[in-house]
Amino acid sequence: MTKSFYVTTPIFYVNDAPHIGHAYTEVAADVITRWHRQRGESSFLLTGTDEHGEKVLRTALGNNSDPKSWTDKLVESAWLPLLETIDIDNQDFIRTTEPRHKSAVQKFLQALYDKGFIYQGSFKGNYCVGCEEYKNDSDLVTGTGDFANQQVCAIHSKPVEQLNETNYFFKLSDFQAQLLKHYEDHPTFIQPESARNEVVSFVRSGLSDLSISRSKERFDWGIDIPWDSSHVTYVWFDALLNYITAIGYGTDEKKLNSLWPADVQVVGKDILRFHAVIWPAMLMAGGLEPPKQVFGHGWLLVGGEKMSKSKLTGIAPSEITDAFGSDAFRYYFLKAIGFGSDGSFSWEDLSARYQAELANGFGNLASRTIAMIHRYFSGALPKPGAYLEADLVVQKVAIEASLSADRAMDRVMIHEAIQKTWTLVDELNNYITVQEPWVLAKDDANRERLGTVLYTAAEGLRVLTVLLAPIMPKATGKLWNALGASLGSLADQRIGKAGDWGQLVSGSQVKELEALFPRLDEAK
RNA sequence: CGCGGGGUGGAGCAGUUCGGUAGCUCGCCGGGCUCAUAACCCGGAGGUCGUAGGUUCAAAUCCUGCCCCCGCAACCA
Repeated sequence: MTKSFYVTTPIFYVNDAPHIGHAYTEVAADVITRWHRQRGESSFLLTGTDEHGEKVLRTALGNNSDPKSWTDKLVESAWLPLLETIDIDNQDFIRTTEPRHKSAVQKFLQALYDKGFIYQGSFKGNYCVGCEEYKNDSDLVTGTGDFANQQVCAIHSKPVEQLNETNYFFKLSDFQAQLLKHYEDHPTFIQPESARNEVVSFVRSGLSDLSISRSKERFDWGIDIPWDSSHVTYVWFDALLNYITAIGYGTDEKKLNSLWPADVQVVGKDILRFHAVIWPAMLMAGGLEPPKQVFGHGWLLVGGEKMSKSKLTGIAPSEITDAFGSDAFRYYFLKAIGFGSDGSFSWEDLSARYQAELANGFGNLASRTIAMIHRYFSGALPKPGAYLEADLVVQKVAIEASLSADRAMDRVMIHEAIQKTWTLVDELNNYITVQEPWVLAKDDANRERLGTVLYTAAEGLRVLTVLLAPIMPKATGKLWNALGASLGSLADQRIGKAGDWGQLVSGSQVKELEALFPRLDEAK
């Protein structure tokens, strides 16, 4: 079996409310996956939910529910609908509460335990009774009043207790040298470069072992440690394993080998360390290869700050898709923000780009081209005559756009791929204006030339449709239906061949096309 | 000296590796066109490239100091 191109997203922590940051990650991973499929490769996108841990348990109980019913409800009402909202074409969806995950996690743990990578130790920490959790030093502040000169919990303003708990530890520190060597041998393992630098310097500064279990005396919503049922697995250790438990680790070796190692694991930069340090170390310990690449993308900033629920800057993806549609959502976030960099979101910018780039640029180009084929040729795609210099320029731009977009996607530079593709949108609008088909149409002597111009414009649109299909599946589907259905399905069009000129069949009927991106009269 | 990212025309960004007339998108102003979703095309105005100094024939780009913003520091995409 040949290996598929395997892309993963982080799994959603069920307790969160879906916001555009989650959606951004999903969309990016989805576009990468679809792009590879459009190339003709087999590709596989995994996403899912992370459902264990103390916070989930507490929220469930606080809502007079039990954790299982609670997470079922959240998955059904919030997370699966999110995927619909933004048009994600995932091949699987894993929940960490599923039996296939739990049993595989236990197999993995047992394997590491048997190999001596897990040992029992004691965990010391500052425990806040009010919060029912251990605090980092950074969560503590100097107290006032009765607790002056003591370190207190920033939330409850009460002193924390020094507690010792017996835990199991993963020998993360054993892997420092191996990790550094891996980073060195695989320069693109962590992308972008800035993220890589940060991780490398972090690992150089030294790693400590990782506590991977929690005593059931505190809470029991998690996966049992296989050799000691008085402990449950630390949520991150459990969650990271989803990337292999979903694809057959421990049960279906053949499927595992057909997908692992993952080609791109898309993560937000906030959880990069888990994925670029702990995760590959876990895999090394388990005798598996690390993923080929971990890509840490940036954050969406609202008003210059990281979005957050507490500051009310979290925006529900459906707010955007209700007004602009899923295609616009996908296009906007991937085009406006360099993939890997932080980016500012604003309704003004979104509106402006929708109007200028999608409605006026691409949508209107499709509209004017197809309208003229109808008006001057009754909808039958004309036959091109001899190509002139200007026509050849369009062909050259088309082939260059498709090649450079593909190269950009190889480097996971999604914004660059879209930008390269857009050179063809601009070229075609320019071409039509300069060629003035409406002037040619006034004189029958120019009939052949008119046909050549419109055929060239239609072919350009065909190339755009294929290149933009992974980004905007809905709009390109409509356009393909109007323009290229005689060539078979859009899914069968290959990016590598998109730039080959002259595929549309002269004489085939071009269908009417509704506005792909209707103008919004009331800008939000 | 904890680590990292960033400060470029009104907004958002590229350019900094290997110094050589400051570029892109949007917005604004003027003109052209009328096929099209009042869309499209062309031209123009607008920047002491955070700051102080240094190297150089030449610095946004190299060197040094300083200021400011943001993030990370082991359960926020």
